Amino acid sequence: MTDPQQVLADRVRDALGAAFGDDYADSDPVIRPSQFADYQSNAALPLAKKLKKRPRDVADEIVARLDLAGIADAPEVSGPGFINLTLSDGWIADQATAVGDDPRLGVPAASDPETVVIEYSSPNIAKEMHVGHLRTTIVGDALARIFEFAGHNVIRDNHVGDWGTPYGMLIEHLIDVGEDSPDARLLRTDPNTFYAAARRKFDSDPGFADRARGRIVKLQAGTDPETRRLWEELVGLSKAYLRDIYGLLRVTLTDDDIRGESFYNHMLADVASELTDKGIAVVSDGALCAFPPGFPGRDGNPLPVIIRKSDGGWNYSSTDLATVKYRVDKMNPGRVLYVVGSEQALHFKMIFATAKLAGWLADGSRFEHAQIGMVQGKDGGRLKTREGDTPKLSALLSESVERARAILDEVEGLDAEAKDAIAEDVGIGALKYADLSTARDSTYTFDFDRMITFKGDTGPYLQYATARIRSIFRRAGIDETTVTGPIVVTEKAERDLALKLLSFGAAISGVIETSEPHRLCGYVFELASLFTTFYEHCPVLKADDETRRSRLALCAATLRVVTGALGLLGVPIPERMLAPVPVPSDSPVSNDSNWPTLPAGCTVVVSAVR
RNA sequence: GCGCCAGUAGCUCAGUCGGAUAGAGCAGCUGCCUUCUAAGCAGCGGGCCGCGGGUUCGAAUCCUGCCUGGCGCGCCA
Repeated sequence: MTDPQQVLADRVRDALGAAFGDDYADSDPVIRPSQFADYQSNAALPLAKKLKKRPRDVADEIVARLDLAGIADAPEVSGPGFINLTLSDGWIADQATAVGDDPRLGVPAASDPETVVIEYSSPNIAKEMHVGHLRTTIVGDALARIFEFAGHNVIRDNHVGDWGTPYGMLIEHLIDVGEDSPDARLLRTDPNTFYAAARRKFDSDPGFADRARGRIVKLQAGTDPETRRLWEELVGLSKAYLRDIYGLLRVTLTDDDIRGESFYNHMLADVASELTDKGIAVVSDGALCAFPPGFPGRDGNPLPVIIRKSDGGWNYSSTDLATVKYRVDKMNPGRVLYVVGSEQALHFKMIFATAKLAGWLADGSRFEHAQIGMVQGKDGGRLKTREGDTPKLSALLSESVERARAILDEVEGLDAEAKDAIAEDVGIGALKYADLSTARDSTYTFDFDRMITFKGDTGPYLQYATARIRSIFRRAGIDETTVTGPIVVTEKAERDLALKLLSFGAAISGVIETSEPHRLCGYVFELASLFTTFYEHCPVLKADDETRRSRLALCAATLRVVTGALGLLGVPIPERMLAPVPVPSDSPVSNDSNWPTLPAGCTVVVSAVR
């Protein structure tokens, strides 16, 4: 156990028990980071009322029983009853040494490992992905990696949309234009244009719309081999596209993780009859519906979960219900995370409520909607597509890499090939970190300039920090993987850095509790910032032998934690980066001019995030 | 109309079941490259935490009313 907050909490809890009896031995020691010490305990203030004593007296009694031998200096009571806790330099140094030498970097493996199903990415594969899919893909992938590292059995689940009305449109349109027509070839070169044409017809031609809906019913019924053949053709193309995008993004999803809506088709009839038999589903306006209590609609009447449409077709509620049942029956999950857009919050609440009525949700299993916030335009409004000018995700990725490459042009000392490789890591890393570092459920303003800047709290800053550490070892001719402690702390910068190394595990468990990867981003940015401060103030290679050894060990431990954290976030890490040559301030050339940008007024659709 | 979420520095955002003087990054201003990578570091300026009530030793945080914005509300996902 290296997390200072935990270690101190245990000690203070012991003191509480010793001072006030067993009733208080498990009360919250309220350890928090402090601006006046390393940590502080705020336990005395709320306890004072219960004990009918003055807060300062309570604090004094806690301090009197508080055994911090070997861990911290003498605690001090200050203010109305805060207990300031300052860790000893020796303890910090020893613990930091242990973190650096530990293959798990001080992160304990879960004591209660469980199966965690993580549904993420889940694009509608009738069309190409867009920026809205980027967030759920990247956040979900980071969660999958982090849960796995924490010792859980992660099942990645890419719940792609391959079974809904859009496929009816595509198949019908494909039949209209002819499989060997030039239009059909668009499916390989420019699928969005093909989709847009089908969509236009669907919206403007009621006859076509009816045929498309009829086509999807035919597909779902499974009675028409020709429909099935065309569908498989289309899905095959989509899967190839997904492989390319996931590869570019360095996302861990594979074909094996795809369990799209079609996967549950064979269960839908049984789900419908089971819900009917249990009296949960009834026919209303021709559709089979469940009405879980607590969800009034516009008119005050209960809102339906439509299980089967009046035309006999199935929809997303049908498949989502079947999916719940399938996961419970086949996977026995302790937890299921739906990394899906927040606009579907009501839908999932109603699905979970219906599943609960059906008795499918075991008491222990937690089904959670890990909401992903909307993507907005700079004007604050919801982004709508204007026909044709939706920037493709692939274009977004290449622009990010191009921007990184443009900055690397300013760098001396690397050949073009090396720059190309680094630009890919930097461009993709910048994009991913930008999506990961803000709270996943906050509304997000799409702004390329901010997303692909390389200053401050960004992916490239963190990558750069690792490159600088590696550079030290390269200069010294030392293999950093062989460096071990002991670490000794003398300077403040060393102490601050070593102390931060100890809470990697706390950052991880914070992500596990909340399914919010941005907490890990915050931690690793703080760690990297403390490293650069140390780097500026504490020479490593020129220090005397003993200090040099300690500082090399501190560098190695930091490198392991930062690269470990970035790995868990899915941010790629180049081995080397060099700084751009500074441009004199009187030069007419600016470092950030002449970059390619999206066409002005370009808008994107995010309505179908799933 | 009802429901959910949000409103924190000029901009983009953090803020760990209520805790001391509200934090970062960007942008602005000052310094720092014959010394391990300046995509960096050190520093400065910048806030009635949407508004009004309430709860209490203590509120950005909890409750309540209002204002503003986003999203959702029967056969799309």
